[in-house]
Amino acid sequence: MLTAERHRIILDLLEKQEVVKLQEFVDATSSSESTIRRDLSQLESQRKLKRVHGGAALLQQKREEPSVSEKSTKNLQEKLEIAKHAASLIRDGDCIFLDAGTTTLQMIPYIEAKDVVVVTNGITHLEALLENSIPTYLTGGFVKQRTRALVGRGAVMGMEQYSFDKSFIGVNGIHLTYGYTTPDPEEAFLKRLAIQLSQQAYMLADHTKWNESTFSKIADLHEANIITSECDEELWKLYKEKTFIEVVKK
Amino acid sequence: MLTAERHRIILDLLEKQEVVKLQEFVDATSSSESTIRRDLSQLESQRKLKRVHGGAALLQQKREEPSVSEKSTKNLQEKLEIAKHAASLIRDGDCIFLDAGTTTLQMIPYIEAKDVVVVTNGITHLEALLENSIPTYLTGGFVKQRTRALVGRGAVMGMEQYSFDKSFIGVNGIHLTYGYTTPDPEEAFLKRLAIQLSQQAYMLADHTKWNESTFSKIADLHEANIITSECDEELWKLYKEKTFIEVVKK
DNA sequence: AAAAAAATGATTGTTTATGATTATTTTTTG
DNA sequence: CAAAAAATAATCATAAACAATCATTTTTTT
Repeated sequence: MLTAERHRIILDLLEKQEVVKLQEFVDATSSSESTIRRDLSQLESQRKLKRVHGGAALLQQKREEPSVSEKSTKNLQEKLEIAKHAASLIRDGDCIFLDAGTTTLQMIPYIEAKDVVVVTNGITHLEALLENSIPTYLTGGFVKQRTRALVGRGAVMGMEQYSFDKSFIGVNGIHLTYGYTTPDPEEAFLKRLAIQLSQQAYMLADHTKWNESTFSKIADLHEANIITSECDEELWKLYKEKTFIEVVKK
Repeated sequence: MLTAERHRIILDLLEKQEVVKLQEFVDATSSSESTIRRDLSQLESQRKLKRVHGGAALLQQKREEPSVSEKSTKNLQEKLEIAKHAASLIRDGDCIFLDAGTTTLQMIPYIEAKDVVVVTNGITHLEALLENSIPTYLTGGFVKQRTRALVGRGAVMGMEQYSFDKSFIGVNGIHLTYGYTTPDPEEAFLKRLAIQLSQQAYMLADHTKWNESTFSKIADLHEANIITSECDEELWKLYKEKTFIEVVKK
């Protein structure tokens, strides 16, 4: 059996089980323990998994975007409406920060303002931005394998060179007590920084993010506006005391 | 059997299986191992597949590099050899700067050293780097529309955070009196900075760059080594007094 | 049709991957 | 906390796969 083939089997097993014993890999591939150990070492150094005593575990990457393909058309439509509305807030001559992520990516084709300059940490945004002839600056930093987002010290320093009229930021959770949250602490730090460097920050969230909280706090509710889609009126009453909410009609 | 025919069979097999053993290719095409090996090498340098010990694997990214395929085959081959040689200079654990540009891009599939970290200002390099599981940092900065290179103050600041074991830099002109040159002053400045931040800098140039000079000076000849392909002996005698030249055989 | 160029398959030393073995580290158990 | 058990890392011999070379065949050019 080929090395690449074994690696595939190993990763497939992990996808199903989260944590897998060494012996299971041995059985699944009919190779020796030595070989599997070597495979696990390699895959770990490639950041494909994490070795644990007795086997290997899936990397703790709370998948931010696996849902992209899963999500219903309706949710996609919802995100698109949010993105359109967000884009309409941009004025001629604005200097904008666009956070990495699918919702902010969707904004790009709908930016109609002239002489806009964009700074982003999302490499996936680049093609769309250049296609629309929007002058673009990248923050720099470490490239996250999974999301192609720029993070780390380099990204922080890259951002600190600029200040923004408006920033548009994706969030994974909006919560009365925990504020805005996202799974990755690195990204949370950058999102927070973006808010601080902006005249006005907008948090983009579809209805599934309400009353949710994830690992890393970005900021308190009052520090940014929320752009979201139609949702429960009762819920909003509580939040509206704390921050400003722009609602996109479906 | 025609070469093109074999190549099609090879790629078709890969589409079906993801990972295919050399012997399977041999059986499917009734050719010798040598021939298949040659085919796989070619297809790899065309980024149609990835060679693995024992066979070949499908690339996750099937996108082709149009700018590369335009160039003449001969010059491409020459550049490829230069790139291969450059890649072979990288040692385990090295921290590398890869300049934007097609020649440095070609190096990536041939980097065999382990635990290499790459910093680059070439956005086009990203996919290939991540494909090879190489941890990558981007410098940040302004995105040049045409070349997708990062330039400007942001790129300078992004680079100054790091120091490199080796840097690999493309040049447009090598000249006895004018030194290394390139058309864009912004890029020249970055290339110069890369040399200063590196233990050892290598300038990559095919034979068309000799005795040429373009608008912006990068550095004097002695400040970096040259990696180039076979060329006029007389010419070299002059240059060899000034700097070290590594020659790639055609 | 002859000469030149390219492609092919066999041969060669060299490198790489593998599984068994042994030594070391980590975890569990009494 | 120490001894036993399990898992891991390190080493090594072997077998497989590799790149490089060369003679031969096929194709292209003149």
